[in-house]
Formats: sequence, structure tokens, C-alpha cells
Amino acid sequence: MPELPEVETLKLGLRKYLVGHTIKDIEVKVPKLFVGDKRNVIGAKVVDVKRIGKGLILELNNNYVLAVHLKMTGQLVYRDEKTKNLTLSVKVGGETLPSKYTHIIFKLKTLASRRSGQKSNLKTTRLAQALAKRATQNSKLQDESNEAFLYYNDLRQFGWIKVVKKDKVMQVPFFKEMGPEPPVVPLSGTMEGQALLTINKFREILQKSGLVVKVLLMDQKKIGGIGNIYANDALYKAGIDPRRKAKQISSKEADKLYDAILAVLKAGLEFGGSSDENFVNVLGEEGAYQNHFLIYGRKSEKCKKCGSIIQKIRLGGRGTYFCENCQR
DNA sequence: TGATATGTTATCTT
DNA sequence: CAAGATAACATATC
Repeated sequence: MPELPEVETLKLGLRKYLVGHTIKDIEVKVPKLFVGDKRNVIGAKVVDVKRIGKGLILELNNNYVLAVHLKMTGQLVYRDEKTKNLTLSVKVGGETLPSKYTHIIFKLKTLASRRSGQKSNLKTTRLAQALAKRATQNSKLQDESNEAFLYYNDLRQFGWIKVVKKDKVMQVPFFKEMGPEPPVVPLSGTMEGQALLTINKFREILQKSGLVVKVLLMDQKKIGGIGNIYANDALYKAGIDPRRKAKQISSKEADKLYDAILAVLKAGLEFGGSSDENFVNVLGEEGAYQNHFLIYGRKSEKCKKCGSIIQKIRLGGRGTYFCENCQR
């Protein structure tokens, strides 16, 4: 369920809370979820976080990165002194961390010098000197209070975290094969090398594919970042029947669908993602887009536009919701 | 109890 | 070979 808006929401949170921390140790409780040698990242500092489609890249200050995919039920939750008492918004497992579903624990530390150092060295006031002296005296205490954790929780254990050399990120199969993604966030938000979906490219992808349009939207090799929720909502918004062949979509309809895709992804972002199932942000808080689904999950309810009963079928093995009257 | 939910990947089929 | 279809993965919930 974490799709582009959810992963982007998490990315922004990780930038705020995780960046600047040094990885002191990694406890891997379920080995199959952690790929690679953890010794290559222990001791390194997280310097930035990027996203490719539904994937995350934690950039480190050495030659490695941590590539992350949450699949359906993965969570990355940050905890330190200030946030340790926050409860986790989930419908399963415990509210406190680590929980029954915490499979990987990153033990982190921020250096006291990062917050109190540098600038004060440039100043020569007595006050600055006194503060610096006190900071040194308290450094041991501060080190302890600066201890933090990043918990990887995953109910279904489908996700993964991979240790990858920085220059090999785009060679990880999932990233290498990913199609262009809809441009809904500032360019700085995505990984270098990740293509963006233009309207012309979108028309071309539709024309070239023999797939049913909804299955195509969700195919990460064709377009990156769209999953079941936003595919359903975008097709509803554009008034297009999800069962239609992509090839049969006219260029006018393609434009409408393109706009609808950008609109629903942006709506998802504005609500901090959707937490219909397990998604939570970096602090373990729910998003709110689930309260604004246009059609996803509304089986047997009335269509908001015309009042017809919403149908549910299965396309490409996934639940598909649509209004027979409004989507043609 | 068995069907269902989900995203990607492996494998089978055309 | 390629594109598409389908099973597999894990596990709580209906």
C-alpha cells in the first residue's frame, strides 16, 4: 500500500529526523529482509534520503547507500529521547517499539559536536567559550541522550533493505527496470537517473501496451510509483473504465487520465499518504488520504457523482473498484 | 474454515 | 524471445 505519496511522505520525515545520525549498529532479526554486509554501513552517517518510485535510498557519507522497499506492510519509524513515548498507529501488533513485527533495528547516534560545535568556535565571546566548555563537560551525558533508533517493522515480511555501493544503486533490478514516474514532487526529491513521466511519454506508453489500462498504470516497469489505490482513484477521476485496453484510450482521454494521476497523487501527498492498512510516517503517525478515497475500497457504496452502486471486480489479480455509469 | 488483501518476482503460457 | 497471465510470498482479518 505504500505508493508514491506514502513513500514520499516517509522520505520527508526521514530527511527531518534521520539525516545527521551515525549508524552505530544494526540488529537483524529476520535475515532474509536485510541483504548485504552490514559492516559496510556501520559507522557511516546518513547524509540524505531519496526516492525512486516506491523505493527509498538512504545516502551515507561513505561509498554505500541503504536501498529500501516497504512492499505492502513495511514501516520505518524513528525514535529518540523526545519521541520515544509516541505510540504507533497500527491496527496490528503492539503500539510500542520494538514490537513483535520489528525485524531490523538501527542503533543511531548524533554527535554532540554537530549541534554545539563549529559556529561557536568562530566566536570568541566569553559566553560562547563557557558554553563550549560546558558542552565538553557534558559530552558523555549528551552522547547518551542523543541515542536514537530506526525500527523496520514488517508484518508480512515482503520488504527489503539492501546495502548497495553508491554507484550501483540504479543497477538494483527494481530500480533499473522502473519506468518514468509522474512528476508530483520537486526534482530534488527523486534519485538522479530516475526519469519523469511527460504527457507525450504517457501517450506513447498507452499506445504501445496490450495491457488493460488499470494493470498498465500499476506496472512499475511501465510507470513508477502508482499502486492499487491511486490507480483506482485516477481512473475514476478521469471517467475511464479500468477494463479498457490501454491502446484504445484516445489522446484526449490520455490527457485527462494524466491530469487525474497527478491530481490524486498530489492529494495523497497533501494528506500525508493513506493508512488504510499499515502505512505510518517516520514518527509512526497515520496519513489521512484513506478518508478521502474517491472510489478505492467503496464496494457497494453509492458513486459520489451519480449515485450508482460501485462495482468491485478483479483485474491483474487485484481488487478494482469502478462506477459503470461514470467510467466508460 | 477458507477467502481476501497487498507489491513485486518467479515461473508458466501464449 | 517477449509480452502477458498467474502463482508465490506471509499473516491478520472478515
